Amino acid sequence: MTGPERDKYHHGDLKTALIEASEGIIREDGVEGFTLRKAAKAAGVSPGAPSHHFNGTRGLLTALAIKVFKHLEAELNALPSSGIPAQDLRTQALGYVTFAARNPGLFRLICRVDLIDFKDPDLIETSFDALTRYAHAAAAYFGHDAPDLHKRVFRPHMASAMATAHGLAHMVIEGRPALLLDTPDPASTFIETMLPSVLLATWPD
Amino acid sequence: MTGPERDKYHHGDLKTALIEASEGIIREDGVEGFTLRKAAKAAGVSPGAPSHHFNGTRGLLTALAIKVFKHLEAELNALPSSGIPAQDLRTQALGYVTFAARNPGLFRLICRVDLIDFKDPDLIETSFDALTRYAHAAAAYFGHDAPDLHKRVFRPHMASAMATAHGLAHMVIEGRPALLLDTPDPASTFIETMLPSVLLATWPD
DNA sequence: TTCTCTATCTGAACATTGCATAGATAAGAG
DNA sequence: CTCTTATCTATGCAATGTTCAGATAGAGAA
Repeated sequence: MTGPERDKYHHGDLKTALIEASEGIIREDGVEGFTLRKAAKAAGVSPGAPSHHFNGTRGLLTALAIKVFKHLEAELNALPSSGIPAQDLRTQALGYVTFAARNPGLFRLICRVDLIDFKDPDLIETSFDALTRYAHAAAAYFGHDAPDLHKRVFRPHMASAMATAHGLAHMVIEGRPALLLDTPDPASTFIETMLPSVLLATWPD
Repeated sequence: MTGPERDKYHHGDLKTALIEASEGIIREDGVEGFTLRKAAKAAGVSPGAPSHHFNGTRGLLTALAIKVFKHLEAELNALPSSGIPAQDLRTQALGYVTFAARNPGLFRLICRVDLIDFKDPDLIETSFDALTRYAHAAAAYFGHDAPDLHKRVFRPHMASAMATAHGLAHMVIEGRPALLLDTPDPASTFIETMLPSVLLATWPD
């Protein structure tokens, strides 16, 4: 993260190196601490180099956002399925909020419409993929057909279910728990002790 | 918004002029289009002038955020109360999301923890005040005592109710409806035609 | 009025940022 | 070995937030 680290003139795989460097910076300093020049320096490269691989800062961050959505998808897909719809939906919601709480900078990034290009087909595709499992859990709970986000299938119940988790995630990364809880690590406290009962209240058996 | 507009050397009330100028800029160009220099120029004043009235850009935006929260409070308080808890809660939620959709830039501002100072006591107070009516509606629907946000009274049901609207608001200003709807003005379509059924699904009678 | 004090504002710095461009470098094909 | 092309450097430019010495004028005291 500090010094340059390179022997050859050509980097080899600067593209992914820049994405990883950006991820590290955002993890440490948040989105607001990210600059293109920092990423270039972290990859051991001159300030102008990134332009040859990405369409400006927005292009780099969009590529990173795609990686983050894939990460989110993997985490949600890895969650256990109990067969009990209410519990599965709660599990997905809890996983979603947990992901946001554990990766606040990166979660903020994928919500920053001004920083990434949400017209990018790959980004749209990946963001839909990331929520497929969640959407299916919601459909199962509410007794609907399995939705296909790509075909813009839209159901009120589903929107409600997604919005609740999305709102909770935002509340967490916006620091609302710190305004309501007096514990040392409000976000963790909120997720571990209060969020389950919130979700239980939201989607009871 | 364009040129300087001043005859006297001293402005008279630069502080509020800067806040109003900032509001105008953000309404037009969004938070990402805001710069301190633009605000100064819009108020017809030199780039260094704002520093004499606010603690940097963050101070100015924090002051504006307080104004926005008061605006939100007024709108939510102005909504009719039917006496039917479910309907009142839906009314509040709809009002909340509508405010976000009508003032996307300003709503984004009050969620940008990196831009405003959420340790400012006035901001905290005002943000709590803005949601009092909403919280009471949620309490009535779920059969709880009237909550006092200032005393950090926290109930799972309430958090769920707030999160849903907050999440929907974020989804709207993040442009998710545009990904799901094919109408000319997706945000309006979403709010006017789909949101009511979403809320009906969320909090039925 | 006149003088003084103080709040207010100016104007010119400075460091940092994203970005564009011209040129250097080296990897790979023939 | 030579040429082509992708890759990277170096430099410069405009814009931004912030600071600071100095200019300005309003307000109160004499």
